[in-house]
Amino acid sequence: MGRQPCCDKVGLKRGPWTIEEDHKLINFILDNGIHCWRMVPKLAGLLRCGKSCRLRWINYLRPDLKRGALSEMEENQIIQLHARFGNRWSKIASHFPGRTDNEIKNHWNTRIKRRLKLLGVDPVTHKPIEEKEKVAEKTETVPEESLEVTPKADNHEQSGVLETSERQNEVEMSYDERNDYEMLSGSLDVGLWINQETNTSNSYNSTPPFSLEDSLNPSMGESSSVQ
DNA sequence: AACACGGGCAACCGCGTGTAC
DNA sequence: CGTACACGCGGTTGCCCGTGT
Repeated sequence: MGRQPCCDKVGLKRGPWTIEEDHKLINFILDNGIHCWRMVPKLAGLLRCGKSCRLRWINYLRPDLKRGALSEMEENQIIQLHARFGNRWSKIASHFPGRTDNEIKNHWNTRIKRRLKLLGVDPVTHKPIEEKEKVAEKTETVPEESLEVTPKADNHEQSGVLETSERQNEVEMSYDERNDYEMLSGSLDVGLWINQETNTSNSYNSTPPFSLEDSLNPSMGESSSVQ
């Protein structure tokens, strides 16, 4: 069927925002609030599509944004949340007031991934890389494709909702529940042993943001729910 | 000094979801 | 109930800038 573009792009400006445009958008939103993003550019006198305005506001102009680099503690929390939620950046970002999903996603892709690899942790599964290889060996009778992440798992239950790490978790669980438990425990430990590695203190050593019990509870919301 | 390269980040694109009609 | 629309999300792209050669 196809979907109409969010706006006709003819005559609309793209690319980096100018200070002038920023001011127009800020002033308009502060004066009028946000009711319909589609109307914002028209009413604010901007040659941008509503989507672009929304993105600019959320990721850059919002007054409550916390600028500056993420702390190591925040990084560790991101790692733990990623182990739990996978690539659901908005969900992860909701735990960091003043941070945007885009910012966290970028930070993950550019820094944390590399850091985890250096530490020998698979950034997708959050398992130590050697252990992952062992599991692969142990289950060599299982067709390899069933172990791989399948982004286009069309027939997979809840396809399109679960992201890669969660899909993979589910696939693994289906052939070996014990692996899953080990994996889950491993995921939860990652943040902690990274802290040890880097000699930093972390409040989660004493008060983790979620418990193993929570993670094992299938009724627990986000990761298993479909909206 | 000039160039190549890689990292970081802002912005765009396309799809999924919710909802009004 | 089906359709169209607006919004939100995640993946990807492209530009800018710092660093290495």
